[in-house]
Amino acid sequence: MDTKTLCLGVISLGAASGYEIKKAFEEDGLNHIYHTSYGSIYPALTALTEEGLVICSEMAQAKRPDKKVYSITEAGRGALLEALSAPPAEDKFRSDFLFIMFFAHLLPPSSVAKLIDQRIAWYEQNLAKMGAGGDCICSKGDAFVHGMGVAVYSSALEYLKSHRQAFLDQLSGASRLVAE
Amino acid sequence: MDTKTLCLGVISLGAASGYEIKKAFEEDGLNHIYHTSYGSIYPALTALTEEGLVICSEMAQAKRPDKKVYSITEAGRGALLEALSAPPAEDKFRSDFLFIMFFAHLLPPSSVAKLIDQRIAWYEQNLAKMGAGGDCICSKGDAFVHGMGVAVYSSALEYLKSHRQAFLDQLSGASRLVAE
DNA sequence: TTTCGCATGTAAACAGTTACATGATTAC
DNA sequence: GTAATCATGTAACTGTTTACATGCGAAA
Repeated sequence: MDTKTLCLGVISLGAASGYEIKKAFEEDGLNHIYHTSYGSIYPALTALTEEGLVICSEMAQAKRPDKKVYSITEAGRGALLEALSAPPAEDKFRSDFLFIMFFAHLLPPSSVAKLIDQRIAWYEQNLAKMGAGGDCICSKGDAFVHGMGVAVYSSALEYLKSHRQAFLDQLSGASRLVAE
Repeated sequence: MDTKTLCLGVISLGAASGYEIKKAFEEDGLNHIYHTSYGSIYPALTALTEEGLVICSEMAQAKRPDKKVYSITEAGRGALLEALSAPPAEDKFRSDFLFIMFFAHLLPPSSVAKLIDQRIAWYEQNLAKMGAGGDCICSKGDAFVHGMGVAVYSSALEYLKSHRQAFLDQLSGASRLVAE
């Protein structure tokens, strides 16, 4: 998915500015499926406007910088539908954490323990946020995707918690007592 | 992690050619944590050689193209350790599938069903491969990372299986006009 | 006989992130 | 007074993918 389609999708749920689109990929339901930066969003919005897929209404705000709010056009809805109908590309995943774990035998066990603990804390924080934080963007897929995210993060967290000690023991080499 | 570090890591487990490194990121234990292409691997190997982090021994092969086998140097091990010791960057995940599901209300439910079924099949195939196929690269982290991959994929698969029908019902319930 | 696997490499095209540039308001 | 939030945008840099270029051997 290119940034243009990502923006088009968000705008299809309601008029939004570049700034708000970025937030949707940081805070709202989209944060664990894609991410973008201003450097790609703003040029994408310009291109979408030129192609007639969105229209921009400038909004002067008192006590705030001007805001450019983009709304989707009929042509835009068509383009979005077309993009969503294409066979999806494979998921792209890259994890420094997992790569480091793969080579954990090269690091001092204390460092490995610290990394795992940080990761456990990260999952706990994220799950808390996902559970509590309102599913604000309103699309039916939102809950489905959100639920899948929670399921996956939970199992990752469980795995780390339950395998942490055994892994660390194994790395320390010696056959100390293994908790059963 | 840049491609140089990825290559260095693989080579640290045993001498390898560019071709073999690529395979490690496709088939072996690394396939679900990072990926690379020849276009980034070969230049990285050249750079690593110039920096003295690996050494290259050319191997003429009968009935096969020549092979360049790279081995890690002491300096290379140092550089790898340093790279692994840096605080890991956040995981980068991007999923066309999840993005499309987020906007599932725009598509005919039959298309959504097909996508979910394909995804279920994909997880099943991958899990079968991961369960059966030997974890051939031998590092202690291998089993740990592999196990986490299996846990996460399994929960994703379970989620899709158990929520598929309810999601589809929900979609066709409210958007009958879209579905012909 | 066509495709697949082995095997290396380059160049151009494309995409994405980071840093820069600007600046007001509000909350601590 | 300092940081955070709001708000837009460009340019340089970095990194990745794709296509190209080459070519043999083995299996289907």
